Amino acid sequence: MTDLKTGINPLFLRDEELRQAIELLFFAYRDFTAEPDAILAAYGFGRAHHRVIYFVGRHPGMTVSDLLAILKITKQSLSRVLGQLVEEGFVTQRTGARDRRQRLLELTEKGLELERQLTERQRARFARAYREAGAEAVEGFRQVMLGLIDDADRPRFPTKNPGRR
Amino acid sequence: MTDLKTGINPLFLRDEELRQAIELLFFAYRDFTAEPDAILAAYGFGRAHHRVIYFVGRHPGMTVSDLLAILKITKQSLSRVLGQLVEEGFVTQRTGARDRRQRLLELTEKGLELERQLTERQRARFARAYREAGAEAVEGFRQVMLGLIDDADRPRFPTKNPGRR
DNA sequence: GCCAATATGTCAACATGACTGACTTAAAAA
DNA sequence: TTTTTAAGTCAGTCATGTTGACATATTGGC
Repeated sequence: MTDLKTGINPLFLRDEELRQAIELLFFAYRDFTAEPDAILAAYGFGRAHHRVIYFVGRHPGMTVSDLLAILKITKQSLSRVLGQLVEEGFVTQRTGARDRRQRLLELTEKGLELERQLTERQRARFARAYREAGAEAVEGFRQVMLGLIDDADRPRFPTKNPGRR
Repeated sequence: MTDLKTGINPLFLRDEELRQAIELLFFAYRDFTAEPDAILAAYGFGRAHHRVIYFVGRHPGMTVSDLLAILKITKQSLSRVLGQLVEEGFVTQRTGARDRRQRLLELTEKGLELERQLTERQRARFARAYREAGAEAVEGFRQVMLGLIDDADRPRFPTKNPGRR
């Protein structure tokens, strides 16, 4: 049970390591979202609006279904924030060409501006963390994070080195 | 601006890389919290209760102030969930010995049991991700995550290799 | 062309978890 | 003795999620 040489229980080490992992995720997420939250508050928006703005900015012309699949919330929940964003001129909806039932989402110029403002802070935070950690650490980070994500959404992240190792 | 050999704009690559980082964090957090949420619902609890149970389990005898500093919520917000947890016998409060104004928090046997049940799922998720990614990737993950966290809370994570490099 | 399935939207009621602001109590520290 | 600190409380509000029921327009299968 206990390593005779070091006097340290390897099972305890594993538990400590995994708890630290859990906490790293908690603290990182907490601090990562705090900055945008402050900006959003000035617009009378919240984190939910940020997510919509981010993903619509990332995938212009995406459908409501696409967005729901990413956010994993009900359409009633999405409806409120999306409605506000359309109402206030940050997002536009246009009818799909192939499938006229679909509403294709896009950011307006105003929406793009807010998206840039919000994402810029988060990009800067990652840029700093990446730079300080180095390229090798970044690759490790990506692998571990990908391992945390449910299989269904992993294909969203193309492998960097297809023929790695 | 554009690399003549590859025809790829390095600024675009950087933007793409940083956006993927943002999304890795979003999807990982989303999926990481989904499992415990389902368990908590059976107890009539939510994510807020989980956080309290987790950190009290992690730091038995911690004060209310300590907990507030970690969660970064108001004491009124904490009050409700903590009150419920005490009421229903998952957490106990005892008066501090040195400072009798403090309420030292601890999990009851019942609380410990729930904590184990919740944390077990999250530990398993990280254990799998860590195992699949390998030791080197884990160290990279730790470095990047630490870089995302505000300076104030980094000392919570002791350096693994004090004399690294 | 009819009909079922799909994409989207809407109304209503409710739960959770956060907030601000004002105030109280008990104990420690100055 | 007075001030500060740790904790708690009451009241009201807001943001964001839920379920359930239903409506509309359009597509796709037979």
